[in-house]
Amino acid sequence: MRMTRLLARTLRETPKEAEVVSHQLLVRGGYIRQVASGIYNLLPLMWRVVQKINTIVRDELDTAGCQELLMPILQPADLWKESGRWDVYGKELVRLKDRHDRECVLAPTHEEVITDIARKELTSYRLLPQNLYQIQLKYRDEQRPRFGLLRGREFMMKDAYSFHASNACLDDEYERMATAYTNIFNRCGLETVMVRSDSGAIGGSESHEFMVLTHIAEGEQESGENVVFYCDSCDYAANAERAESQAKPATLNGPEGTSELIATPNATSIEALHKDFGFEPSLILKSLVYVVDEEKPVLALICGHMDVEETKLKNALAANTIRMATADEITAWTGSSKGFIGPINLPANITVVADANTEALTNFYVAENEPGLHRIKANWGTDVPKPSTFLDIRLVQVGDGCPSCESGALKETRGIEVGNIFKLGTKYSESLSATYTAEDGTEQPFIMGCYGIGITRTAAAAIECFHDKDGMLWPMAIAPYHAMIIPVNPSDEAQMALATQVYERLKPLNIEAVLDDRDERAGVKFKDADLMGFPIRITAGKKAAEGLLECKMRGDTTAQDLTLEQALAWAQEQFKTWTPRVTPTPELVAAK
RNA sequence: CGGGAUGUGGCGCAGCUUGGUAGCGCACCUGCUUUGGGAGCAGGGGGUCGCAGGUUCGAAUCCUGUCAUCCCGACCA
Repeated sequence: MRMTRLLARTLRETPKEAEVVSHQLLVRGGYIRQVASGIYNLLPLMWRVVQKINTIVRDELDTAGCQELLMPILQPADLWKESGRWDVYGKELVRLKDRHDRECVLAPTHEEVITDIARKELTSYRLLPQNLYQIQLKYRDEQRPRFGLLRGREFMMKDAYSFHASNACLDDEYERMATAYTNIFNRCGLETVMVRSDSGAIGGSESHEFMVLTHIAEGEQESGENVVFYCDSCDYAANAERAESQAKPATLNGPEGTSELIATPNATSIEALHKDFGFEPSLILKSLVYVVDEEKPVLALICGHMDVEETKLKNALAANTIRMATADEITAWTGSSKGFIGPINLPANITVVADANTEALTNFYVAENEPGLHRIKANWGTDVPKPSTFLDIRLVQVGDGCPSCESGALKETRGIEVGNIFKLGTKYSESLSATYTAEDGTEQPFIMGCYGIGITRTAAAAIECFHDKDGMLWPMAIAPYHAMIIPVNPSDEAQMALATQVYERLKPLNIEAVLDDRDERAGVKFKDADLMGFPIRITAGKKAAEGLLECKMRGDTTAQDLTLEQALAWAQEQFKTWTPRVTPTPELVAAK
């Protein structure tokens, strides 16, 4: 490709709406343009990146025994009503009507349609297992699209679905897909970690996310949306929404004595109780009021020095939605006021959920459920009704003990979720009555798994990992082109001839190059080359007359002078072995 | 959905307080000079100032409404 023909206009200034590095560089480098909030044109360079990722995905999945197909984006509402998700999916689901007033959706995911395929086609156990995938656009009407390609309303996704006759078979497939995913991301030049995750609204028993860990330079926008906790000595890693841990040792047993009430006016926070009255935070039983599914009040109890992880609480309650109650709701339900609510003399309609760590508390502090009053030296059973169950609802903290090994401590990092795998079980096969005839002649629901990869997000994540102040540094495998050939002065015959020669000779070597044949000054070409971020740069300049080319990799500070033949050999070697180096290797990856 | 901000040639911005013929830098086109890290000079094209009402002799500017975009939060297979 010649630069004069390439549709990729670079911008010197960053459009003001772009906040994260990947978004800024993709726009500046002429890879994408915004059409509407969360919706982008993928210009030729970006499309090449997407196709390269897709090729790797296809190769690995086909090797793993999956089959590619294509399902419709526009789907009838009937299927979604049948699965029940028409009612529970919410506003994120794009709904529309056709000319006959029939309700339709733009698919955010394809469980309904794939399950419909399975129930019609996979009639016998002899046809199982099956793993089907597609790569196409998904639509999710995000309340707040942001971060460019990292969270759009329309995005490219690979989604795969597997069907099995037994859980053991699903378990095997799950492992096979985990391996395939690791291979895919590695081939894309990305280090990922597989973390345990919350299954969320999709349901199912087990799920993992593949996270690209982001380490952000000073002053840059934090782009990893997920907080990941990982063990510093074993391979445990989990999304904060679901991470478990052994809490750091803390004082849980107060001095013995007789329980009594003391006045704590205006002390509505743990900090205030600690500062003004000397209460040890870990000895305070913190009470938080939540509203579950917009109707039911729930009191969550946790040690004062810990925080509630709301996703864990939501799952513990089998709730669809959960939020903190407002001050007015708290007053109406408890008769107390915010800051003084407690598990004492509570109305019977309020469910109490206590964190597991609170069970060991003795002689603790607790609000009396009366404004301005706290009880000290309280104990379960005698002063405070003991909850029937204690559950893990706390957000783990850095430094907590690893739940998986004896010696490790948890650390925290940010990650971009580029893939996930779920064991769905029979959730969809049951709601959609999708069964096959088993060996014994009975009808059985399919046991299912589903597996996603955000293609466009993966591309953006690569930039978040690999960039410097001048632009992108694409990993070789997903770079839109492998090389930029720069004749410094295109009107100099020797330079142009040599540059064209390299360009032509690279083609049969499968090294894809762009020849910057523009009549621009050298500075402009170098700046654009750095911005666009192709790995190999070969310059035909002053020494072209002697037959020498200046060769360097993106990110290198110095170039080496090579003859045409040497340059071709050098390029082939780099093509095989080079990887971008910019951000410090994440600790976790280094530890593994 | 709550809070905050911004809409002026392709991109970045000024002008608005105090209404009076729409400006700057970059990009684009032409010519000349230049040619190793975003050149210089000269000339040129392109904007009904997000949209709709209103006030006014006159609105980018004041008022009302509306739409869009972005940020923080909530939300999120």
